[in-house]
Amino acid sequence: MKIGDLATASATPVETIRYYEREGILPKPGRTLGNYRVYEENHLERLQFVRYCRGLDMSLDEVRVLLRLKDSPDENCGEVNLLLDEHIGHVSRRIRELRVLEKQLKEIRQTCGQTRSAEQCGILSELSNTSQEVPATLAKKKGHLRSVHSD
Amino acid sequence: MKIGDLATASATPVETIRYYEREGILPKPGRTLGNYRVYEENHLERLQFVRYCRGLDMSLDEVRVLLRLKDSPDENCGEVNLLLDEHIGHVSRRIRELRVLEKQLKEIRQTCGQTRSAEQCGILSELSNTSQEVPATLAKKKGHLRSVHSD
DNA sequence: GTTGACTCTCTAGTAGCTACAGGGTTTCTA
DNA sequence: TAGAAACCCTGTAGCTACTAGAGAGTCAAC
Repeated sequence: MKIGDLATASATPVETIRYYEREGILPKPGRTLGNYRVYEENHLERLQFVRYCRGLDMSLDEVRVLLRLKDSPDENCGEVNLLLDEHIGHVSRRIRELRVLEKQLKEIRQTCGQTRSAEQCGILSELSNTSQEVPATLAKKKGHLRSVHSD
Repeated sequence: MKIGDLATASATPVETIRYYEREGILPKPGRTLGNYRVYEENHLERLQFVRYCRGLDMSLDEVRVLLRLKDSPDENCGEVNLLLDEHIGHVSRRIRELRVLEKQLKEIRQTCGQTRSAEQCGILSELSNTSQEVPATLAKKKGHLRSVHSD
């Protein structure tokens, strides 16, 4: 299987596959005489695992841990449970943060229901209100989950 | 006011202030003879506006638009409304995505309630199940809102 | 034999900072 | 007044997880 075939089979861009190889997420495959990468079935399985985890918004570091655990069948899966619980915690916390954010934004939006000059715009003066605290989301350290905007 | 004072007053790291200047978010301030930046009150106000918007998870591009609108008092604030509505849309969509994600993760977590060998771990085999679709979040294009993980 | 699709490596760009390195300036204290 | 500490300067590289391109080589079909 060449890289293009693997890309199609896993719905992953070719560049991403090469990137995963550089990052040690995928093992280095064999090569043809012409220096093309040659993949086996197990590469596909591993890649699909990675893509599925990424689809669950896990970081590559988290995926690395899971791969390591998968590769060492003697270990117990307590660590897997732990990692998953933590990840669920991240997601739940982010949802709570975003709910607060949504509420704040809607309140701000309320302050201007019509089209006026920017000078009188309630929204801008609301946003300019320096007595306000910086919203909570900024106070947090950055994390690894994907951001809100999606287009 | 020197950069350190501005940093304290706005709870913003010094490097971030210089970064905003490079990005054209903050206007270039005056300089002392020793080449230190000198800020006035209006710099502080502008910076607080920026930080507040960033705290609302707006992108710097969105902030740039708002600043432009603030700077042109002749324009009406229809654009402000529009921008805010779109941003609220981003946030609401991300919340919906994350709720789906949370549900999926909890289902996966359910498949392993106890500590077993990794070979038998229901979670790993669940994640490895290649018949599964890549979760929806991966199908989306990336956006600008902060990711889920936060420590 | 040549066209086109595919692949290769290497590099740079994305967002929004953050963290140095290697200097200069100012301020405080002895 | 000397020296140290605290501040400031520019410039560059790093972070995540890719993505996009340049410039070149390989392979299959016609």
